[in-house]
Amino acid sequence: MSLSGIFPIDRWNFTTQSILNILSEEDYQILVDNQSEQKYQKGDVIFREGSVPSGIFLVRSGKIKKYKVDQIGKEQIIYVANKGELIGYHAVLAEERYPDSASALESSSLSFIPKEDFFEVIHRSPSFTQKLLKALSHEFTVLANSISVFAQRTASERLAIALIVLREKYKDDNTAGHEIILNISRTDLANIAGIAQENVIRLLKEFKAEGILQTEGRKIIIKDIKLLIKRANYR
Amino acid sequence: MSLSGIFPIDRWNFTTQSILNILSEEDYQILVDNQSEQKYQKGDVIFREGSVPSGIFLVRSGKIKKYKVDQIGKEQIIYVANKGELIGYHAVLAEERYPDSASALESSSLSFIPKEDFFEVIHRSPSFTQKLLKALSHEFTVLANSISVFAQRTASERLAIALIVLREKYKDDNTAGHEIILNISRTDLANIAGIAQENVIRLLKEFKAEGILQTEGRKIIIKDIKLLIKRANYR
DNA sequence: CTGATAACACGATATTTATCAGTTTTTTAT
DNA sequence: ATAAAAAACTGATAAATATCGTGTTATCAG
Repeated sequence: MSLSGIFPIDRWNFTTQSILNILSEEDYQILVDNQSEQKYQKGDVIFREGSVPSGIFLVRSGKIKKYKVDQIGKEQIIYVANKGELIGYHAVLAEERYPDSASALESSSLSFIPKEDFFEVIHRSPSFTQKLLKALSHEFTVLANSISVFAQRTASERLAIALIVLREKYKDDNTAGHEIILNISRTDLANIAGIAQENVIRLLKEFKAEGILQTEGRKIIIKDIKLLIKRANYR
Repeated sequence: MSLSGIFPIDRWNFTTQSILNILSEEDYQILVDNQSEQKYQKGDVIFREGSVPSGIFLVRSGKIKKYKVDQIGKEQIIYVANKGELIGYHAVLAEERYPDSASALESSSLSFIPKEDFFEVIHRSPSFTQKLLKALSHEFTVLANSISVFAQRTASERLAIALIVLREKYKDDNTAGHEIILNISRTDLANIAGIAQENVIRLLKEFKAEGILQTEGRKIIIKDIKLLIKRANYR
């Protein structure tokens, strides 16, 4: 089920396109082929806020969280990158240090692309640059959406929205069966929705009672997406 | 006083560059010269969320707020654009409808740039495109900062941060005297910080008692930026 | 398989923040 | 200059959410 069929599309833009979709054959070879792949275990850090980027990363498999940690050690997850997405390229393009950290949400595999290779494609291929500009602009509107969500929505709405977005990201992971299963810790969920972990548990219980989802240990199975959407909209 | 001298720079990136700084002589002429200027009174709407963009706007003078309105009419200000900044170009580049609305925060003057002219410069000038890519990437990190602020900071921290950012934006407005005066309504402040308007008033009173600022009617005069910064950092 | 460790869960309480229902002051328009 | 409207301000109350303490269950390494 496509979300855009249910929602006014501009209000509910929370997903970005895979970078692989905007690469030409030739650019693909330079950027993606011949790049070594590296495995990361759950929790392994890919880069740390404040360090100087030497290249960008392509997510081959798994899921990567981008997050910031505040003074008292609280973590805020800004984005969850999925298979096919690039991470760390904003900092490279802006010629700045990493504004956030990245680590593996689950076992993942990444390709490292040296920034020289990235810039080579940008300089050589105006069409790639323009597609990148478009993708970046879209990502921008996605992020702007998130701000109004965090600033104005209640805890339960934020959690509901987080679950809706994650559902899209976990869609392709479940080879067996037709149900979408989110395999994510309560703590990570709390850090995505920006609420206390205990509150996540209480709200999940509510959602469960309403028939929206089921839980099996840490696994969350979304049973009724329409109800979940109603919960996200609710006021 | 530069903020980056006080803060770890990556944590406190809340301002973006004027687009005029990244334009070559030639590009400037196409984009900016010969464009008609239009006046907007305080509150006048420049474009509305969901409508189709036919071009972009350059802020010649004044201040423009970009905002989203939710189901119950609550407004969230996402960004305040100052003299020299472009607005509406993300939507044009992404080939999407406007994800937010824009209206004048005070009497302002804007130039309209048809999207054809904008695209012409992009196609003609790879250097402009690359500068745009860089600017956009930077804006992205700015926005990512905002998310962690909204998700994790208390009301008083958010207000303090809003005041720090606004102070930078109102810096050049006060021709007379050396103090920086914010001429902004409590309601707009509330909609920037994402808190209730009554709370803004109460918190301003606190800040006043601490010697951080003074008020004169609607005007807010920042007296002690270091204390204000401490308030933003405080925990 | 099993002990250790981390994650999950839950209730009570404290804290923060929003809402409501006003009054006073400031700003705006005539 | 003055009336009308809008914005600023105040206190009381209600609602939402975080924190704390503690028990339980799941997960993982050896």
